Amino acid sequence: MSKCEQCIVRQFNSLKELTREELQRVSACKTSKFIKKGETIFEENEHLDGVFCIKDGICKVSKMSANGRNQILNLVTKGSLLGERSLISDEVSNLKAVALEDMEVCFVPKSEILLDLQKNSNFSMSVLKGMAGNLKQADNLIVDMAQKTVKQRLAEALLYLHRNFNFTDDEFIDVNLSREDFADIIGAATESTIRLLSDFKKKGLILIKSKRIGILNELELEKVAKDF
Amino acid sequence: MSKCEQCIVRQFNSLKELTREELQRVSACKTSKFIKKGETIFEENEHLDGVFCIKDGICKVSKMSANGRNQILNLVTKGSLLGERSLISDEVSNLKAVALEDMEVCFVPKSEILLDLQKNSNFSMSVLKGMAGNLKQADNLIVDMAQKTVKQRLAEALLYLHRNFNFTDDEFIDVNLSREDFADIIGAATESTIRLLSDFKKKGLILIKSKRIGILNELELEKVAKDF
DNA sequence: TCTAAAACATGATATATGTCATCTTTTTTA
DNA sequence: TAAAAAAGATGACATATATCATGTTTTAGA
Repeated sequence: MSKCEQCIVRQFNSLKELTREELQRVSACKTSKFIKKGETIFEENEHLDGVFCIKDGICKVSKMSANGRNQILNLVTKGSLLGERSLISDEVSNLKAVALEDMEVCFVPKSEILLDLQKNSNFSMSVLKGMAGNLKQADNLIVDMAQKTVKQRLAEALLYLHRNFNFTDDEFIDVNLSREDFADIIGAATESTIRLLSDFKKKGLILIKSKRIGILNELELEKVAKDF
Repeated sequence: MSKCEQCIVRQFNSLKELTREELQRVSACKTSKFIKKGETIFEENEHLDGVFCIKDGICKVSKMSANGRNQILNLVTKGSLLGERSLISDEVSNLKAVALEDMEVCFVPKSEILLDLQKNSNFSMSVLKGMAGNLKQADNLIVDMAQKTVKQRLAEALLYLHRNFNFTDDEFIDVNLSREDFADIIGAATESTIRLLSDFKKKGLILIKSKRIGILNELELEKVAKDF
C-alpha cells in the first residue's frame, strides 16, 4: 500500500501539519479502498470509526429531510477530509456521502487522529480552521436557502460549479450531476429545476449537451443570482 | 471588576477547560460591558480582536442577504461565546449581533485565547467540539430552509423557542421578538409570518397576547412542522 | 396623558414553485 | 443490438407565499 509521506493529497488538508513520525503512524494504520460511481462511502447515522481522506474522485454529501427528500450540502473532492465532525463530536454521522465518479479514499482510524489532535497543536489548529471555514460557508448557505428564489439558487449553484469544477478548458462543468442532483443541491422540485435550466439555455446563459452543462454568460448569471 | 474564577457563566462554555493560571490571565486582561436592548454588539465585517462571553441577556445573530433582507441565524444567550469563528479564521466577522434585552458581556482579547488554544489541548478540543456542534446545527438548518414550507419553518421555530427559552412556568416564550424578527428567523415576509401566526392561534396551537407568544399544543405543532 | 411613530393585522392580487400526468430521449442491461 | 429502465422534458393546474395597500393596535416620547 502506498505511503502517506509520498502522497501529494495530504498537502491539501490538515494532515499536512503532522510531523514525520505522526505521518508514519498514520500511514501504518490507514487502509485504502476503491469506491465505484454511485456507491455509498458512509450512511447517515452510521458509526464512523475514523476519517476518510479523498485521494481521487468526487462525492456528494447529503442529508435526508423529514419529508423524504434529499438535500445535497456539499460536493467533496480530491484532497479533502470527510467525517471529521462526527469524529470530534463522538457521534454517528449526520450526513451521507455517495461517489459521483469512481473514487479512491484512505481511511484513518479515529484513535490515531484523536491522539494527533491532542499532541500536535498545529494539527488541531488546522482542523479548527477548516471547521471554522465550513461553518462560515454553512451560514452563507442558510441565508441563500432562506432568502433566495429557486432561480437565484440555481444560478448560484451553476456559478459555484463553474468556478470550482471546471477542470478542462471547455465551458462544461466536470461533475456528473443528474437533474435530480441539481434539484437536491438547490432544494427544489426536479421539474422546476429542469424548467429553469431550459430557461437559462433559451436565454443563452448556459449550454446543455444532454447531461453536460456549460456556463456561457457568467456575468449575466451573476445578475440572475443577485436579482437585478 | 469581577473575576472569571468566580463567574458561574464560564462553566457553560469552553473556558471551563482553562487551568487556574490561564483563567487568571484571562481575568486580568478581559473587559466587561453593558449593552442596552437594541444595541449592536458587533457588526458584519467588523474586525473583532477577541471573543465575547455572554454573562447575562440574549442577542440575535444575523447576516444580511444580497437582497437587503436580514436573516437571523441564531439566538445566543447567557453562557455562550461569540466571535470564536472569526478569531480562528483570522477574518472580519461574517455575522452581526444585536441585543434583544439588556446584556452584560465580557470581552477577552484574541492574543490570550490564541495562546490558550495553542497550549491547552483540553481547551482547543472543547472549542473544536463546540464548533462541530454548531456545524451540525447549521447543516440541519440548511435542510430545513431548503425543503420545508414557511409554515413548517414557523412551527419549528416556535417549538425551538418553547424548548429553549421558556424560563418561567407559564406557556409564554421569554424572548422579546417582534413579528419581523420571527420573519427573519424563518426567512419569510413579515406579513406571511403574521398571517401564519394568526392561523396557528385560530387553530388553538398558540396563544398571542400582543407581543407575547405561548405554545398551547406542542404535539399538534410538531405535526405541522413534520407535515402530517 | 396625549400624540406620533412603530408594530401589528388583514384584504386583494400577482407570481413562483410544486404536483401530477404524459411524452421523449438517453442510458443500461440482457 | 434490441428492449427495458431511467432520466429528461413539457403541459396543465393547484397553491403557497410575496407584494402592495390600508386600517388598527401598541408602544414610546413629549
